[in-house]
Amino acid sequence: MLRNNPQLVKDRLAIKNFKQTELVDDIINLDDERKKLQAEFDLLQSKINASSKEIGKLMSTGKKDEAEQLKTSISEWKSSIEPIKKKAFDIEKKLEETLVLLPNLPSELVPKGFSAEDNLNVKEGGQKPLLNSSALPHWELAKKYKLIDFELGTKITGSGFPVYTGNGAKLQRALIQYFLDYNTTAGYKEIIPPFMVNADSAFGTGQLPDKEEQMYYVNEDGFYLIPTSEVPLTNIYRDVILKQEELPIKMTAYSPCFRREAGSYGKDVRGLNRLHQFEKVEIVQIVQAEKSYETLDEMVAHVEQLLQSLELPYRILRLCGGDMGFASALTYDFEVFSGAQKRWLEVSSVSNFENFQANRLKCRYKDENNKMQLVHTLNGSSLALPRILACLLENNQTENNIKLPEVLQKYFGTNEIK
RNA sequence: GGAGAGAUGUCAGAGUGGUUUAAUGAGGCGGUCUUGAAAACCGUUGACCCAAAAGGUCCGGGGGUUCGAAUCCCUCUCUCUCCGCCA
Repeated sequence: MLRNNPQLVKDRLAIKNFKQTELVDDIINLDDERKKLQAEFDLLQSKINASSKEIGKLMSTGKKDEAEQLKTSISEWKSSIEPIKKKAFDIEKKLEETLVLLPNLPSELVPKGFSAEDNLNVKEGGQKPLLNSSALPHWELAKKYKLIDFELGTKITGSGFPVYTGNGAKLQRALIQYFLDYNTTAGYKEIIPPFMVNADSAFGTGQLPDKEEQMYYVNEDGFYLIPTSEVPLTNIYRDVILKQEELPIKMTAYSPCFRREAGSYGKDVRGLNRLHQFEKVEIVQIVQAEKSYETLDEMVAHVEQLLQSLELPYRILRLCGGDMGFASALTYDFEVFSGAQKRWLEVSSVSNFENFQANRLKCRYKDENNKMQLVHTLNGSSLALPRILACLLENNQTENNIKLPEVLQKYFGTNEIK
């Protein structure tokens, strides 16, 4: 793709507002050079290999003199192969370093744009609540009903690490369990992955090198705290060759997620709006290349129905080039309406990465013709908890209690928080 | 954390400097035989670079010694056994 149609690649990158399009040319030049060197290297190496074998034969038949002669010509070849090898190695390294700087190309469906304002509103659903002017934002409600203690979290760790207490903790647990049950019913296999990953895994899903400063890093052991369970889940299939009949692979996991969120401030970080540690249930699919967009639609519908069951007002956005992630080809964001704050809050992001992650992960399958193909990977939140919790509290508040949606009764025990 | 052993193809497992071009077995695939199956027999059986052929690379990762390394040396990682510590 890069080689056949560099202009197309540049045009697509432009939709993501990627500035360094000269990298595309750099890569092609580097690759040309690499090929040339490789050919030179192979030729010389083949001579050396053949001669070395010859020496073995000569030695065993006692022709020492001839062997010695061959040795000297080999050492000549070797001294000329050495710089080629070194140069080829350097170029390969440079090529790799440059290649990983390129983000994934956006799909044709991706709208142009620079920021959240340019996202395409695909669908809205649910009823916005009619709250009176005395309605409280969720951080006040959390205090009133003793559900979350933000100050205590600040004392124990720092801001952005809330402490859920009593019914707050219980509601978290109920939501997690409901989400997991909902996902496993749809055929997703439940996983509990490690909450820290090594650099190879962070690289495999594209967090490195792009999002390095967003992750917490454990220096001593070289581990990253996961920003989402997408990372360990997808990396289960790093360096794996699958059989076609094993696809699709569907996984779901609950995990806490850790994000440094450097540079956030103001109303964005108030209450549960933006945290350093939060709970999330994730879904991941690994599918055949041809089926990934079909799968994306299926996953969007899956999340949509989950939101409907929670009786929350929501909207689905197709992200514009400027707002998309580094690794994604097409992303749908789900937002729910926070009644008291009167703003939309993102609660899920469902993406098709096509083969971008698969290429880094080296996750492939053999198709019906026994040819190697890269898989396509997809993931989505189903769902992130804090903002769901915020909306449930705000939208369902009354004078003296908070009503809970029907579906949670089984998990929470009652249908209201007092 | 201490001591020891180990890492080879899909799996098991040989190989300690030169026809190893990785033996052998199992599994998989194809075939013969069979009404069908099993058994038996025959064949086949990885990845990467390269448009392809030729060729090259790959025996946990990286480096070194050598004309030649799965094999020798250094280093890192991981696994197993025993001991210690610990939820």
